[in-house]
Amino acid sequence: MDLSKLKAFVVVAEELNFRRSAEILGMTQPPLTRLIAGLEDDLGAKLFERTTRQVKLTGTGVFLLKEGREIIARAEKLEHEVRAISRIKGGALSVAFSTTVFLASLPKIIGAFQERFPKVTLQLHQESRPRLFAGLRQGQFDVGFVEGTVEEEGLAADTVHDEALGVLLPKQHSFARRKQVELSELGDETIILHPRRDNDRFHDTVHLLFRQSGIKPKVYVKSDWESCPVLVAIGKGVSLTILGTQQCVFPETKFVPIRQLSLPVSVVWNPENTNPALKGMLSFVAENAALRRKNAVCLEEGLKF
Amino acid sequence: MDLSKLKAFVVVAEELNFRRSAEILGMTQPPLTRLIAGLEDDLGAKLFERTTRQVKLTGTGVFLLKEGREIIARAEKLEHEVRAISRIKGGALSVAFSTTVFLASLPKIIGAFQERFPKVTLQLHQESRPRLFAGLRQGQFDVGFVEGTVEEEGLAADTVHDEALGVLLPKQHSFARRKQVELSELGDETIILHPRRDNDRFHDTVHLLFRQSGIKPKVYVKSDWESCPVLVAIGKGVSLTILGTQQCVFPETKFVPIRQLSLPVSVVWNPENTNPALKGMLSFVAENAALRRKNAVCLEEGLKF
DNA sequence: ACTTATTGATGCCGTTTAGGTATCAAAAAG
DNA sequence: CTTTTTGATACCTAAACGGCATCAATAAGT
Repeated sequence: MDLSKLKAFVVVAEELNFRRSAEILGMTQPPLTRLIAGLEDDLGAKLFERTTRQVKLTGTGVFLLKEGREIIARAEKLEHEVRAISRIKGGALSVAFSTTVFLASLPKIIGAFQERFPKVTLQLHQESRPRLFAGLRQGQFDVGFVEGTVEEEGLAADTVHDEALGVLLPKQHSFARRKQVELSELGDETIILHPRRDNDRFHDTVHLLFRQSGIKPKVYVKSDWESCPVLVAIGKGVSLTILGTQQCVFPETKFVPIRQLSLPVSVVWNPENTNPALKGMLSFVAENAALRRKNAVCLEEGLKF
Repeated sequence: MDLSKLKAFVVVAEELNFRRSAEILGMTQPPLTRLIAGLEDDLGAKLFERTTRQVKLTGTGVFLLKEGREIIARAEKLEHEVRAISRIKGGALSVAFSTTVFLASLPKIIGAFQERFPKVTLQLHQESRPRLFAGLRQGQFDVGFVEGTVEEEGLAADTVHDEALGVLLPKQHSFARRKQVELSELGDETIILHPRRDNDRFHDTVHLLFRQSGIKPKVYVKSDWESCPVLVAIGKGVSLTILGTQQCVFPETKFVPIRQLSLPVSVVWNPENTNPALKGMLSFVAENAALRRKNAVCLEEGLKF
């Protein structure tokens, strides 16, 4: 089906007069008559009941009018949006990350986005979960990335991808050559954990995991985020973490994913925000999300957090 | 913009290879290259970043891919539905009415529908409100019409039009020549009312109206629906009713609307019902609803019932 | 009852557009 | 350095689309 034909149909359906419709469409009556006849042929449906003196819609026509209007409106909206997005030269996008996502997924998301939208200036903010949501509501941020799923009043959200959850090990460790380990195998290990911050979803999740699996790891060495890999590197224990940038920093450490455990990462945005760069980011994220759905059973399935 | 071009774009965006895409589209590579170039020209946006050896999407392209897929899917769905609707020859639609709507609005709705969909066989059912909803849920009815607004779990609803609420008067009555009356003017009249049935929204509304306006009409002569106009005709009093078929039955009576009072009529249907005739009815009703929004402040605004 | 005006349908023609063939230039692979 | 693969270009043909003239049917005016 052809949108231009559909548009012509809508005009005729509204005017119920071929001559006037043709004038509105900037053409003459005969080709319009043939155009409508062609549309009816294509669809295999009579759209108008016409005598030489009056035109009226058939039931099928009534339906096509209603739906056709919507499709045309949507296509035109799309066209405008595409123009708007392409016109972005020095557009700006204010992006907020929760700490966990900031450390783990930032290069994946931002690097690929920059490649696609090289002219968009990105402002990156590392924020706690509640301040991130507040910033989105107030328009301070255009888009946010947080771990877990999001259901916040007034904000829209989607899952971007699932980050693999695993252990950071010293390279000499017996697990370091394995492709993956079971959570239950960590019972004998010394786990290095960072202190809990406000609204720290990752921290809560780790504790929940241990409680649910019945594992009581030997020692908790409280540390901060940045020094965890250092302590692992010097053999003080292993650290529960997310596959991310950390693993590359210390070549003395190795990341091994835990079987069937992953942490979803979500995009969050304010649906009232009209920044065209935001639309670009959202479609970009949607495209990638479709590609990544292949591995790892989502943590969400077993644990609602 | 042209849907066929958009379809071609989507294929290229998915394949990222002009030759293969052309094959999928059943054409050769050169026209496809020109077609995409033309689309980029139309939209004033670069959609692909291409070297002679590799094609990749630009940010704008990513956006257009996501949105374009949806529009194409919708257009194709529309095409199928139109074919389905037009294919209805001996299709059937089971329609249920509440008593009030049955008496007042049936010819308006059904008559016009029959004109549009002459080949659809209609089965009409007069049902109480709860049995009507139950029937819709069970698939016994395809569509229902009731007075008031509807918010029922599992059912979809829309307002069709607003029925004028008014008084049925003997022709000799002093109000009979007026264009409209105020509700407050009815304080001195003898009101003829029918007995209340189960879930009788109309009946409840009338009582609510009197209570809210502080009017206490002289006498309630209990009667049944059918004999109300008879009693009016012989001068026993006036009857509160809806502009409908009744007024035509007895030439001795006259209907006069009450200012700013009307009763909305809603369509209700089961969103899971796939009967193509239902889609026809819904678009038909939507078309008419758009036309009728002009008169009468809706009763709903003052009275939620 | 007859004429007139208006409406949608049809036949014919020219222009525009879309697709096909042949070929080119650039870049990766051997 | 040759071969292969890729998207771009030039040129041609055919179908589509729109315009003009005209017809047939019907409602309105006389």
